[in-house]
Amino acid sequence: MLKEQLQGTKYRLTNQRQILLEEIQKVHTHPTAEEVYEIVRKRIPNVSFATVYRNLDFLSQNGFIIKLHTKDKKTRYDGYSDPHLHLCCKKCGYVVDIFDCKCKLSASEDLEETGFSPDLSCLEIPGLCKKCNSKN
Amino acid sequence: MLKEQLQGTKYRLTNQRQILLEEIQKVHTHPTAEEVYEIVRKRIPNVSFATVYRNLDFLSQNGFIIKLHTKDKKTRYDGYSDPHLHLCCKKCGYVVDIFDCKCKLSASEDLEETGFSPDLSCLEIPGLCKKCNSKN
DNA sequence: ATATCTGCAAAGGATTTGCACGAGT
DNA sequence: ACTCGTGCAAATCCTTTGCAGATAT
Repeated sequence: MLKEQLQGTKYRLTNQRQILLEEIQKVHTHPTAEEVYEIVRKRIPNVSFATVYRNLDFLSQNGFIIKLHTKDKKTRYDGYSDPHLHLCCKKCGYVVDIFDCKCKLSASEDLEETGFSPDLSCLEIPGLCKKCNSKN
Repeated sequence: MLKEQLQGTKYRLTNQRQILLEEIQKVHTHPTAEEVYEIVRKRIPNVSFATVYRNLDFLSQNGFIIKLHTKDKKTRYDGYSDPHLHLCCKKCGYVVDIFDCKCKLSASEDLEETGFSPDLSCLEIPGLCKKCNSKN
């Protein structure tokens, strides 16, 4: 899959790139860069953080994975690139995928005036997850 | 206003705290911590970054201001604490306030199952601002 | 062959923290 | 008086970058 996509481009199919994509597509935990690093290290023991970051950027810029900017400072990554929504816990950073949920903005004059074009396909919905909710 | 709110608590009304809130409520630009620092420095020349960060945290935790987690790495702050939505440009980090716009989630089985309670009052809607939009 | 990619280590930027002094209640 | 808050500097955390060698096409 990655191989075909890179055909004819100047980009190369390296072992690191291939394995990183495979692994991030396996998990459904929206891992941070560090977590991805730990996973990939099991297959490529001397992989570097730089390579992980560079390839996470590369893969997200080319639509293979999704970058998530949750409330905790760390960027998280989602290997499932089909458009879907994310519920992001404000307290613990936990992220849940939602596939059959639609979000509608009731357009208003204000919105039109701003000239802003919203992209609801990658919306991150804040809230509290089950665990954090029950702690209050 | 701040004075009354702090009455009876262990927290104190310092000059820095007061001025910081005043200044952030004056501007409508969703400034970063650094921008707040520059603004406040005009009135308190030797104010420190630590104080700015500590008070921004303090004020947001106590509901006086809102913390925004935009796509650029810097946290931004909004002195207008009444609930409203934010349009956040994915390219340049520019933020627009929207007051009369409502966002509705069409609830689904999936959502209920997660036990997640969404908070749409502080939603940050990604998209492209007027400027960045026209550049494409 | 040659441009891209990697690993390493060092740099970078934003934010936090320890500490001694200063200030609000 | 007694905490809480401040300023300073150093530390921390996440991420990016420069460079020389390795690798895919």
